[in-house]
Amino acid sequence: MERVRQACRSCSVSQLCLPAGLEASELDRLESALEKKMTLHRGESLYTVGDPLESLFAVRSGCMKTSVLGSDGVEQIIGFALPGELLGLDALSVERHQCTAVALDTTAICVLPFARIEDLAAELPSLNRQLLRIMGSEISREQDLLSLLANKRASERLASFLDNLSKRFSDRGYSGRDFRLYMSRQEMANYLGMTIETVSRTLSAWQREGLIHIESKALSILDPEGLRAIAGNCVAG
Amino acid sequence: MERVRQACRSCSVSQLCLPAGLEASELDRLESALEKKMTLHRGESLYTVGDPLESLFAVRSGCMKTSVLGSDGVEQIIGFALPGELLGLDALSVERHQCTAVALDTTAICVLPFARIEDLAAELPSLNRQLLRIMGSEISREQDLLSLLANKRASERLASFLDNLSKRFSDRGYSGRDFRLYMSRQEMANYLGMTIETVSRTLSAWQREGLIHIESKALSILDPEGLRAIAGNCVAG
DNA sequence: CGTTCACTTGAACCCCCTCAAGGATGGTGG
DNA sequence: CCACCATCCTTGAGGGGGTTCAAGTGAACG
Repeated sequence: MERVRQACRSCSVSQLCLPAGLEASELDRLESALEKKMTLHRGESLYTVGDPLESLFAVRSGCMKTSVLGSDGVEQIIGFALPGELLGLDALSVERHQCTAVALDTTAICVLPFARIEDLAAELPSLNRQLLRIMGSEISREQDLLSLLANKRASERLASFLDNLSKRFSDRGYSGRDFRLYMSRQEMANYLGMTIETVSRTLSAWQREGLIHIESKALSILDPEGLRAIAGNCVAG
Repeated sequence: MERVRQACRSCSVSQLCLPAGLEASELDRLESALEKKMTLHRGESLYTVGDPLESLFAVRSGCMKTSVLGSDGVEQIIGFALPGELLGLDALSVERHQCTAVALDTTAICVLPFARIEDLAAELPSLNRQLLRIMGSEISREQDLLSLLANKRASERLASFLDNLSKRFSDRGYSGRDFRLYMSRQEMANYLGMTIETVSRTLSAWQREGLIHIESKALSILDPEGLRAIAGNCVAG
């Protein structure tokens, strides 16, 4: 961990993150509240179910997964966070984290001490508004995912997922056609409510049909329109 | 619609709602921001996808359902709101409602003009904190529901749902053993990602086994422990 | 070069959906 | 008050999408 200065204004995803919509003077103050950054390696966890809420976190680079533990101890993956996305919002309800966040790759994280964010948000309406906006979009995102899980077939879910990842990568300046899937087949399957075998079979079929090319975790989308057609024009996931 | 005074402090569910944790003087100010209340009848909608965000809403009595529309136009029910619960939070992201809220019964609603809530929250830290807390628990709630949909069998989902309703009714001072299901079988099925036939068959089976008694929408839980055992001790839903 | 772990592929089964018909309920108008 | 109709719910039979079980392949790493 190290202190950072000018962290946000030099960050390529700041417009997707908490600073979006803040003016320069406001940004100064946000940056001074932002205490430190940290780096996680694959498999390391940022927080775990039950940890007290101390900070919110922003992904700066890399990829995280968040998951809840069912009563039976079965993991359910809730989301994959790419750069610019905020983590830890579920802890605002009971001041304890309700899920676990684990790095899928070497991942840089900005630590936002909640007490300072809260104080600052009381002074800066646009920051508070942005915090509410991010929480609102997290609620929307989960609603779309619910819709996906409840009434789509396995292939539609998987196609929606890949299409959604594609869109998010291109929003971040990466290629939306060729990208790396940070997660394992098992993690995709878990997230989408299916088994690893079904994921594998479906991907293999699409590869035979020329929709995609996939080798290990490297994905190329050869026919984005075809994929979207399978997804039923549903970009959730 | 009519102006209300002392709305919150005379409300039996205020401790489950936005006023929770506020002091008397703060409550005064919240009540003055709270403009009016309104009554909806079965089938009437409070807001629809795409409506601009003007207000948040609190359920005072009755029951509402919220749903999103998939790209294919299929409705997906996201939740059922009982008294004390806030509606409209998903609109904070893009200032437009992302879902539709419809009354399942005659329902009294408190209207909270968002601009005034936002201004007031900037002055009252505890109100802002409570707003964040409610949004956080909405995120948690949806996460639990995701876990339910992704890796539970139909009967586990239905049992979790009834158990969850039971808990919420008893939190509100009603019986957790005998209560009215405001929603139709179709709406339960949609919410839980199953078909109406499966819901009906499962309820019939439980009735034969003596777990429940159900007649139309009137439910009696005869064996709460048995139901929880089927749910796998999972109270989400 | 052997071990491990992730992934792929095949075969059989089953839970739940689909399709279909019948029964109950509640509101409406004569 | 009853007939009528629309809607909701129940029950049955059959089929299919996806899971489960099982074996094999491939790549990474010591």
